Amino acid sequence: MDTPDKTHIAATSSLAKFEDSPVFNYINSLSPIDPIKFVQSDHSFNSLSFTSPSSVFASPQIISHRESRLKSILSPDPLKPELPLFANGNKTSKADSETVQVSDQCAEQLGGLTPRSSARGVTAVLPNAIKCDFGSPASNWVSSDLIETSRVREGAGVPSSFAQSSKVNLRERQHFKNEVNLREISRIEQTEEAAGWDWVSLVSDVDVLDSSIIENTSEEEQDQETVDPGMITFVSTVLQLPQDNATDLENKVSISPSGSCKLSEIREPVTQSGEIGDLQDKDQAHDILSSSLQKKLVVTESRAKVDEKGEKRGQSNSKQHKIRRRCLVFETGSHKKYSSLIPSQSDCEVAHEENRLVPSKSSGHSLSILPGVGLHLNALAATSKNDRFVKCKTLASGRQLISMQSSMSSDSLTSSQNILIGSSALNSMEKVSDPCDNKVKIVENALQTSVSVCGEEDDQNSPRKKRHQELVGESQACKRCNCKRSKCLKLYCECFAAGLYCVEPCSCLDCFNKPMHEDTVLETRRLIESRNPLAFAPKVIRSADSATEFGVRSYPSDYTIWQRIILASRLSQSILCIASLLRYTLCSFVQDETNKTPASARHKRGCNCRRSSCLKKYCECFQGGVGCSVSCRCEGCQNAFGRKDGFEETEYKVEESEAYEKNDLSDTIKKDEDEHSDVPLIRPSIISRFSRGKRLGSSLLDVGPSPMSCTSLKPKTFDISDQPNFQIRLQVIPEDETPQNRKSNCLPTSPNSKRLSPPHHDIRSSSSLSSSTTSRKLILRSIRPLSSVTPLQEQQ
DNA sequence: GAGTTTGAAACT
DNA sequence: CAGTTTCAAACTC
Repeated sequence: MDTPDKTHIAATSSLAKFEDSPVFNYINSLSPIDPIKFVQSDHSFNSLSFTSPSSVFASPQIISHRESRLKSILSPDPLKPELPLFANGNKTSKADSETVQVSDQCAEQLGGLTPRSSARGVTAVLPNAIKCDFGSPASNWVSSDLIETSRVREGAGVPSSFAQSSKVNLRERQHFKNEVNLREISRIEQTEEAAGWDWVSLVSDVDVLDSSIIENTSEEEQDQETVDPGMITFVSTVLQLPQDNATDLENKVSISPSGSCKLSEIREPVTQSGEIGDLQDKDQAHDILSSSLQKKLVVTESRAKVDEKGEKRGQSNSKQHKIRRRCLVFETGSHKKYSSLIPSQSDCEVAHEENRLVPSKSSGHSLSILPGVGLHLNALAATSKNDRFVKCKTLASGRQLISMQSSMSSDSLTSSQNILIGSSALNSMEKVSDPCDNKVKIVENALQTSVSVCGEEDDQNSPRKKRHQELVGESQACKRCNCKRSKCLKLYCECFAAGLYCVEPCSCLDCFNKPMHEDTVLETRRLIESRNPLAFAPKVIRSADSATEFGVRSYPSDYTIWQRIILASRLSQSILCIASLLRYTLCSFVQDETNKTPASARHKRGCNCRRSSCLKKYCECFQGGVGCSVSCRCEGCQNAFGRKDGFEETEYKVEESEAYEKNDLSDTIKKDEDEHSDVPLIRPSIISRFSRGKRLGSSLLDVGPSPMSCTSLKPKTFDISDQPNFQIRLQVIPEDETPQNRKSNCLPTSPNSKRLSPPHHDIRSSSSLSSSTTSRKLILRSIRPLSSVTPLQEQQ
């Protein structure tokens, strides 16, 4: 095989002869074309000739890369770069020729190596030669091609005039550069021997040169050599890493546990350049991340990791890795079909291990990332037969689920709603574990199931505790339904309402609430949400949760109602939320005014109990372990967790009640209240002003036998709100009110309209009513004005 | 386990 | 929006 040099020399020698001829000189003097042009052609030719030896072994990728580089470096106008290049080439012709010779030697030495290695060898030599010559990236590449040109010219003995003029200085510089070249070459050879052609040192040199082009080229080649091709493709294409961000790439590689020594060594130049602190990370990455799967995932996370670089030095490395690993697992799972709804098993396992109750911390990490609790938290139930496992997954990955759910939903409203739900739900979950709050248990929707199973600090006497124990005994069964006709696609179904797929323990018939009917489930859910955006929201929310849900912080207790409304309106983010927001604001105000106890959880909508006295699980408030609130329309509320009016139980005037007679708890309350039968009854009737939409706009007074008073045990109250200082309230207590009498006395009511507005009376009529109603006892009591009520009255 | 009660959800 | 019906859980026996 003819060496390119021979061919090249032969060709160039003929050209040199032609150049020597007088005809050529004459033409040269006449032609507007500068002789450089000849050099240019020569250059091109020689460039090809020069690269041919390496190209024998080099991969096409490298060749094309180099050529493209050369083209990009050279100006589009072939003439412009030629002058400096030509000049430089002449100045350094001798050095270059020597460099090329060495380079050729290297190539020859590499001939026994794999083609790739030889290719690298050529690539490696170039920067060094360049470094000695010009130290600029552009000149690097050009010079390597000009080397051959210079050598040809020398051999031809026809130096250009320009080169002749600087021949003396050139020789001095050449001498120096030759030495440097030799040193560099010897370094390369030493490096080859020491590291088995570890190109790290070369990269280091390049870094010192601050030669971006060479840097990129070298790194790419190194990455291709040391990292598996899929990985580098992954990095470059998927991540679309900026090419100029060489540090990022190197960090990625070094963090990766691909683990080869070369990867670590690759990092060294960068470390030497000033990033010393990451060596520990590298080591730990090797320790923690071992599988190939993790390796690639780590690459995907590397960008975020690099971003964290500034912070991570001050943090616990192990913690970081743990978090990353979890996130990575999320990513892996997200590619599965149900991954959008179902958390990956490993993720759940992690969460399960770390915190069974979705602990604040684990949730805290993800909370910022994936807020939300959404559809079918137990979606994994379809794939897992372990109920217990499902439960914990449900809690652990609710945010992930919701996030995916949101992305799935084209309805932005639904998405945002999910997020809201999730945030509040998470808050609830976190608060369940609050040891300080052992009375109020937020057991709601998915949380309800999970909490009841995974551990609930409930009163030992409470029915819920019994239920909890039962559930635990039943291998911690999940929420189960028994739907017969709803196909588990309505809110009747507890599973569906809780965002859970029905699972094995369910006894439902014709159940569609299964992953196989995912589309149906989603569509149904969307329809329901279209009717009621909060349909899947937690039914029980705490005050803080409410604030979170509505995007409002808890109001300072001394805020007036208007201050709260203004604040809420400022903070509201969507019109949709305004209604709920306003309601929350009002309720929060009322609750603050009427129930100074710590704002415990409240039912979202309130209950509507009539016969259970809110003492049985028919009552959603009671079931949720929360007291009734002003939102409730219940009658005869005796909720052990807190009555609607927020009164102390000891102040409550107990009337005979069928419900009480049937309930032990009621008996207890009755007994307790009988002792206080003489206590005058006071009701902060401000409740009535805000408790219900209707009432809000109705009379300020609740006078006389309202439907409520007729059918419930609650004494009706009416306030003389327009009286100065709002200090006197009247309460009508039916003396002879038995359930029968109550019914006979009450105004017509409908089952759902227990809040039918009573006859509107003004203050005067109220007094007349009081006086005329002989069977009733008016109890007047002077009460201490509520501090923030007065401003309210004034404002209104 | 069957029947009843209850109240939320859905429907009109 | 009110009234009614449907539904399934809770409850009782």
